[in-house]
Amino acid sequence: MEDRHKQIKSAQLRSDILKQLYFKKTLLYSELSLIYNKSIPVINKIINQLIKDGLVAEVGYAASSGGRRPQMYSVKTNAMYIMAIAMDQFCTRMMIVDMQNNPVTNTQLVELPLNDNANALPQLISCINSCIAKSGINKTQILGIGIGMPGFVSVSDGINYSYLDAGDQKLTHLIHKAIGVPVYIDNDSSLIALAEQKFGAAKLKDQAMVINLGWGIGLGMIVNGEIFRGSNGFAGEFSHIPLSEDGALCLCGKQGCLEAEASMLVVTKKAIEGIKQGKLSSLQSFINEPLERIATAIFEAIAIGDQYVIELLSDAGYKIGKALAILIHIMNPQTIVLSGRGTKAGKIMLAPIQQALNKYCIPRLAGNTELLISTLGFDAELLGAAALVMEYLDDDILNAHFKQKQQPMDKTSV
Amino acid sequence: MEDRHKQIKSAQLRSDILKQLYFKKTLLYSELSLIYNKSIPVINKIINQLIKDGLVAEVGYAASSGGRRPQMYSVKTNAMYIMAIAMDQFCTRMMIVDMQNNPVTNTQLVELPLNDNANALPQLISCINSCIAKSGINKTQILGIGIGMPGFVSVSDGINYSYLDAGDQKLTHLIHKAIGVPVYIDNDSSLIALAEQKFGAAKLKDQAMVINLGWGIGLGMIVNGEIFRGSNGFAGEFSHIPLSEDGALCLCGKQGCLEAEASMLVVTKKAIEGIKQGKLSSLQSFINEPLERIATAIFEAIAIGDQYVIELLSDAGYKIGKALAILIHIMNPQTIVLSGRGTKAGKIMLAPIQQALNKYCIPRLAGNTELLISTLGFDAELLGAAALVMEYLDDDILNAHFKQKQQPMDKTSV
DNA sequence: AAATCTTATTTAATTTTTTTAAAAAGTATT
DNA sequence: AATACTTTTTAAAAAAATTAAATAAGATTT
Repeated sequence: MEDRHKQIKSAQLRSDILKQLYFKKTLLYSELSLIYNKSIPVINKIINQLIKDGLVAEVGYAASSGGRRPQMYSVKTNAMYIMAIAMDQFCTRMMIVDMQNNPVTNTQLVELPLNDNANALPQLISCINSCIAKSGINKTQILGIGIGMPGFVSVSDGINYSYLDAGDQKLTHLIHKAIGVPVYIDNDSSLIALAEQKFGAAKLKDQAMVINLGWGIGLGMIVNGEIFRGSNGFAGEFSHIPLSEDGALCLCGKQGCLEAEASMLVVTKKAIEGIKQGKLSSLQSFINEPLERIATAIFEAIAIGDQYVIELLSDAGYKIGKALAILIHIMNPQTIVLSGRGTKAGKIMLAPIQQALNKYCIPRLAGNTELLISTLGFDAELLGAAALVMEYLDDDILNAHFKQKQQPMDKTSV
Repeated sequence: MEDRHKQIKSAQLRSDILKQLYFKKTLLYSELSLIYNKSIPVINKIINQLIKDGLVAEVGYAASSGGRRPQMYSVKTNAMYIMAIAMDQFCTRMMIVDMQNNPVTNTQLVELPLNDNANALPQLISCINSCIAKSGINKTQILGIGIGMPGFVSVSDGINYSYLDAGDQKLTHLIHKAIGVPVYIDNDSSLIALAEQKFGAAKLKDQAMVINLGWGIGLGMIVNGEIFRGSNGFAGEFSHIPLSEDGALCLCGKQGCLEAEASMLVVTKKAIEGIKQGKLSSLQSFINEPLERIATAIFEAIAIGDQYVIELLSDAGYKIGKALAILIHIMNPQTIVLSGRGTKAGKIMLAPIQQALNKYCIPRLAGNTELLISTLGFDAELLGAAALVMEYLDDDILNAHFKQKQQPMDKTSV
């Protein structure tokens, strides 16, 4: 039971206001005053302190309806930097962003298979190091490294139970020690959900389910305005719910999992098989290429309206829709967002998903849930990884970087 | 997004401390100080005020490991009363309890079918009135009426969209006006979950799923230590998730709903049918009785180990287990509690449910979830209804009943 | 049983925090 | 340019909470 009633003291509002500015881009005194239920002078004091520390800047004036125009405040772009990393089963992307989420490096793409790869962790570490080196940014200027990864990730423990085994250490600690910058990890789908909630299609939504259409089918849950992780951090294991009694065999060992029936990986494999058996498709020339290429080819096929690919995706969509019907019955979300690298495929799936919802959902529930397409697409996970670092920001971390200048004593003697 | 950061001022702690005392039975200064992060003098002040108002009493001393023994405090038993009402499709139970949940009336049982019964609402109101009259308690002494009912209930709107149509008024307002006492309604399964969380098997659990084994199969969700209701108040519609493609036809019009395969109602009907076709069972002599009697007979059959009944329940249990596997994958709960009037049947179902979980759940998830039997049983909904009233208690309501005595002014002139 | 040690509660004083009020600064309208 | 209005800053006042000290009362030791 959540019994501990914490009281936010304004002295501990510094980091919170900074977060607020990061997520909302720009804010006024009056808005901050409303958000925190504090009087303007209290906000004024903190903002002035943040400006003195070089963290926040005035960025012009907002409109006024007659009267002095209010100052807008933002985090200073180059006050600090964040490293964002998005991993999937085969590939890892990373970049460094400033305090307004502008990339300050290119997105580095590394082939880094996670499965049965004892070398994955050292490889990841060396990539991070070289990316930072190339950027020319001092490590002390980096607030943290946020990493999204597939698998059973416990955020609170800093451990991934599926990949990147760190022995008896915490994965976060190990990388932190190796790089010298704090590390935060999370499940890829949760980060996509975080990104959609903060910057994307689920913005300002309190109850949203974000489907990560990647090689698998992930689920990131926004519950009561926050990422929901369940009691062990494993909530949202959507892809392995038992859907059909005698379905395809899944990698997890069970039968009839959603993932085994409708994931991008399965669609891709079906496409290859179908083409080999004579189906006509624009994919034909790609069937011997690596998966990563085929995925791109599928998106291109969608763009030109390839009938066979659309047929396969529709079929997958209908199955996802049936699973979403279950999800809606349990969670009664306001919004479902189709996101992740497969966002483009999601557009094709919208209709069959809606069809399945109509069939399998009680109308009162289906009617109350909107089905949206990500506005962030493939970038969602990276944005989420950056947001993760900011989510964890607190006054201790902030003070470690920006010591509040000691006020000169008024009393002449101690 | 939950942005409003509320600060608890000690002046507004009165009702909260009273709630705390109601739910925890008895507390010490030191415990309250920890719960609210307030110093002892602050707690001391509020408790003294509550004692002066006649709401709280000292109830002896706790043990000490050397030193003065601390005072224990409780809500005064007869400070106020709560009316608790539990409705199901066919029957309604009601009672009045004091501030320590002791019944001060017998449990009144009324036959009150909800389906196609335009008279249900007036009937309910007259029952409530006569129950209060019989109790001899003054209406001003009743803090509120908590009602659990099946159907699509919106707690925040005070409306039941399935039964007890109140026209263009809110159901809660209508009853409030008719009786003259504030009314709070909730879904039956949510109230059972509330009861289990506050007083039962899910006590102190932050993530718990409570299955309401009634005539249907309900779900009350405890998420992050609080009852979860989703965006429209309809979360936990567990009984109508699509389980099998070609299952039995459900009352909701769809096929293969969990409820249509495994609810008590279905088990009962199957039992009647089976016996008619020659199955041997202790139920034989009951098959022409009303449902309410048959339910009792089934519980008796369980007690004497009736093989046919146990077989039917095992079968239902396995199906419930499969549905629970889905729930565990999505929510990753710490605890699942089988509760409601069918708690006794739940005991028989434990084994087949666990079996289904082992088959359909990823081991890491199933292994982290404990499966428990309610400790409250048939009383859960009534207890939850009472708890609901207390959950809604705030300083405004409290002050309406117990005006804080005006402190005599120190200044002689204004 | 007296002395000593612990722990609890109450009271008073101090400190911290927050708000209110007033002044100053800046815009828009007339 | 004068007026009306809004925002920001500063200063003063009020409110709230904590600390510290004093008192109370039970437990332990001698």
